[in-house]
Amino acid sequence: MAKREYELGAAEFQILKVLWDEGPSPVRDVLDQLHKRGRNVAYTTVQTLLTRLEQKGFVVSNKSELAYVFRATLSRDRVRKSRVKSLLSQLYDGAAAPLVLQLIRSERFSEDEVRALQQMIDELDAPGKAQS
Amino acid sequence: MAKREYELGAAEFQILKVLWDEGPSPVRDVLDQLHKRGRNVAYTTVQTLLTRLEQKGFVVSNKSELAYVFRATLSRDRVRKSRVKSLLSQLYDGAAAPLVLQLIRSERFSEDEVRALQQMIDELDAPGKAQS
DNA sequence: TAGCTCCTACTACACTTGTCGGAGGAATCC
DNA sequence: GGATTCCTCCGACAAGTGTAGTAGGAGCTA
Repeated sequence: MAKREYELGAAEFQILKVLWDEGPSPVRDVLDQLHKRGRNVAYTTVQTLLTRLEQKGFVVSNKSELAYVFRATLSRDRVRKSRVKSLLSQLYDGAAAPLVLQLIRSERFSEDEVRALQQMIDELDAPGKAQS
Repeated sequence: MAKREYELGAAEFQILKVLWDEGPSPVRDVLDQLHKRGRNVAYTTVQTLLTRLEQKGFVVSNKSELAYVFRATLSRDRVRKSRVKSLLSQLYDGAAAPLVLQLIRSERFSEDEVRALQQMIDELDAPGKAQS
């Protein structure tokens, strides 16, 4: 298998999410957050995961007073885009429309969301500025 | 880590895709398809993968004349839904709207697609008696 | 019948991922 | 100053995943 762009396991990914939510944190804080989120792992497990993420370049660490503080180098947005792209290419032949349709069909939207969607789509419809 | 719903590796997944595209096939045909798709693996590799998929219940096999013929038990659609659900919960707090917005913002749509989207969203807007 | 070719059944092996434990240093508590 | 508490560094290990080789049977082929 060729390397995929972001090769993250589920546990590694969850660590990243903590860093996104909480900002740069030392092992201890990440651990506490994971516990709060119902994932009961050992301190050293988190440490190992963070180390691996660092080796892969997905986080960097900085020695502060007491302990190393880890920071995510990938933004959540970047990962979102990458994941969506990969989902599209793997399961939708790269075409976004079927996915959008599926989402609209199977998910519920609030009125505000519907309005926002309408507006965006109307703008798609009228590209330049004056609708042709 | 708790088991995810569909625990498929990338290579296993590609096998499934061949079965979806080509219908039930013996090892040999799957292999040929993979080669056509640029994945040069050995016959026995495909065989192993199919066997594992069968153990996991994602394909079933039937002895035919010459060789076992493997058929996917999961539909592409089912996997799509599951994958989308997991993407939403992992990266979008389970909310579909932000993903839809992102897709609309970053992908290109044909006029027909835009019209279809408009229509679907307009229907959402007027939930007269349809759906719900 | 000896040789190909194709199929199945096993076995193997390296690498990744999730999980920790222990050793040993620094700071803190009494 | 000895015990306790953290932290870091290493090593380990089981399961899962990707990849493939080998053995042995069945059928065609010259």
